[in-house]
Amino acid sequence: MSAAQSNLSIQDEISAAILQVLRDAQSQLNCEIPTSLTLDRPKNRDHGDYATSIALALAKASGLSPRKIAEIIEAGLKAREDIAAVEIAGPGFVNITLAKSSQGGVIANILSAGKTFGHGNKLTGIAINLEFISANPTGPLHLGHTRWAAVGDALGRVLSAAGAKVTREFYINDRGVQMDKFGASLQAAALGQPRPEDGYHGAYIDDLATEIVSINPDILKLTGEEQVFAFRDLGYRLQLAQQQGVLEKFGTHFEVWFSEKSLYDNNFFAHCQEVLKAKGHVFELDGAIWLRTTDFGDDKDRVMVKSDGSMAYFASDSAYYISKRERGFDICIYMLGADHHGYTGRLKALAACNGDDPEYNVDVLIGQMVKIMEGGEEVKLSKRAGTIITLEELVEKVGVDAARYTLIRYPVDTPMVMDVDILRSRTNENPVYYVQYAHARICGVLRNAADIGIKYGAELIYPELLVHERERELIGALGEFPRTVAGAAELREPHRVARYVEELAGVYHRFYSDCRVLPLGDETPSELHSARATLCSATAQVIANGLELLGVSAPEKM
RNA sequence: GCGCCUGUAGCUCAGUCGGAUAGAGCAACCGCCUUCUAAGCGGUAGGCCGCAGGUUCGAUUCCUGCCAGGCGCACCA
Repeated sequence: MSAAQSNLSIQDEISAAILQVLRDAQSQLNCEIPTSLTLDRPKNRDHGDYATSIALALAKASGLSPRKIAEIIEAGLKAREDIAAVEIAGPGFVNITLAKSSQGGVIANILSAGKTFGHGNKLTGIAINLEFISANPTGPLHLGHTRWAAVGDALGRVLSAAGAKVTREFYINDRGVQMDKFGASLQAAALGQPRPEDGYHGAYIDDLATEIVSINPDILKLTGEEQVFAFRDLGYRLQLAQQQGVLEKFGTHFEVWFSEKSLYDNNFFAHCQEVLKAKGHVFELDGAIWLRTTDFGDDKDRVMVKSDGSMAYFASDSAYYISKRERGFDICIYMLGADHHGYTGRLKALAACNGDDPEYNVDVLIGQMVKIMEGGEEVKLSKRAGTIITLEELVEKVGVDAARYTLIRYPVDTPMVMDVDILRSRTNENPVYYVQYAHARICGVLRNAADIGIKYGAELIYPELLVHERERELIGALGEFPRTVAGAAELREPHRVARYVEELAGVYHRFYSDCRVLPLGDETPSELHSARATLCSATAQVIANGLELLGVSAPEKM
C-alpha cells in the first residue's frame, strides 16, 4: 500500500513499523515500549534519510546494549520494500535510507492533497478561542498590536490546519476610565481647550475630533457630561471602525469582536459571580468581593467588585472567561504583551476556580517588545505622546507581505528589532522575497514547460529517475511539511512554518542551480524532464501552502 | 525583595520530547549569468552556545546557583 493510499506519510509509516518491531520484541526488551517516536532527518546525509535514537533511549531500561536493540530494529525492518537500507551507526543510531520508488509517495500526496497538503487532525474536534490584539478603541493600532495581528492570525491558520475549530476574537475594552479620558480628550480638542493631563495627546485626536464635529455638528450644542459622552461614543465607533478596516487590509480577520461592556448586559456578570461562588472561591472582605485565586497558585487574591461597588478590571476578565467557556470553547488562548505577563497566574487560577484544568483550558502566550529602526536609529514609541508607528504606517513603509512575514518569523517570546530600511530593500536580506522568489521562479519554469509541451503531473512522477542528491534533498524537505505544521500548532509557534518555508526555498534554489528542469536547446524531451517539472509543481504547492498559513502572498511572477 | 522572558558567529537571529561535525541571512574575501527568473548558486573565514556546578552513555537543550539585559508585581485599566 502506498503512502498516498494509506494517507500516512512515509515517516509515520516507518515510525509505526519500528514501534511494532519493538512491541514484537517485548519479551527480549523487557521494558516499557514508548507509544510514539519521531524520526529525525539527519543533518549529515551519510546518515540516511531518517534516523532514530530510540535504541539508545531504551538501552538502560531494557538492560540490553543499544547496538543489540538497534539490531532488533534492523532485522524487523529489513523486509520492507520502501526501505533500501538500514544501518546501525555510532553507539546505536538506526539510520534508514528510503527506496527510491517510495520517495514518490510524498509527491503523489502533495499533488492529490493540493491546498490541503500539510493539514492534519491533531486538534480535530477541539474548539479554540484565540484572543489577540484586544486594543483599547481609543487610538490607532501600533507596532505591538501589529506583531499580534500577524502572529495571531497565522496561529489561527496553523491551528485550523491542524484540525481545530478556531474563533479569532478581539476583545474591545469599551468601558472604564480609559474611554472617559478618550471622550474628554476629544471634547477638549474640538473646543480648542488644553487636553487633560492624563488624556490622549496624539495628533490623531485632533483629526478624530474634527471628523466627529463634521458628522454631528450639533454635538457642540451639548454641555457638560452629555457632551463628553457624545464625543466618547462617536469617537469610539469611528476609532473601532478604523481599527477594523486596517486589520482587514492587513489580512487579519476576526470572527468575533467582543465588547467588554456587553459582559454587564442582562446580568451576565451577576451570573458569572454566581457560577464562581457556587464553586466556592468567592468571598467578601472590607466591603469588596474577591476571587480567592491564591487557592490555585496566584500570588494574591483578586478583587472583582470594589468596595465602592464599581467593577475592577478583573471582574471583566472573569466574566469574559466564563463567557468563552459557556460558548463552548475548549481552549482559550490569550496573546498578551510582555507588560501583561503578570496576568498568566491569575488567568490560570481563574480557570481553576471555575473547575477547569488551567494547563489545558488556558494557554497564555506572552509577546515581547518590538523595536523599530529607521535610518540607524530607534524610533521611540509612545502612544500618549503620539509619536507612534502604527500598523498602517508600517504597511505603508514595507507592505503587508514583508510586515507580516517579518513579524511572524521570530518566536514571540524574544524581543525583536525591525529594520525598516532592510524591509524596504528587495534583496535576500529580506527573507520574504527569498521565499516568494522561489515560488515565482517555479511558476516561471512551469509556464515555460507548458509552452514547450513538457507534461507534468501526478501520473508523471517517475521517482526512480529522481536520483540526484538535490532531488533527494528536495523530496525529503517536502515530506517534512505536515510535521512542521503539526508542531507549529501544538507548540503555538507559527514561526516554525516561516523557517520551514525558508529552508524549503533554499533547498529548491540549490536544486534549481544543479538540476536542469527543462530541455536545453534542441535536447529531446524525456521522462526526466517531466519528473523534475512534476517535482517543481509539488514544491510550488508546498511553498504556497506554507505562505498561505502565514497570510503572505505567493506571487506567480516577480 | 518576588515573578516572567532573554543571553548562540562582528550584526540580526534559528535550533519541539536531550543525540552524530551547533545553523541561516547580513557584513568580509574568492568564484558562477550566450539557453528554465543572478531577488539565485558555490566556496573561504568567523563559536569557552553568558559563567559555575549537577543529572546522563551523551547537555546549546533538563535541574540548581550566579552574572547581565528587558518587563512586571494596585480595591489602575
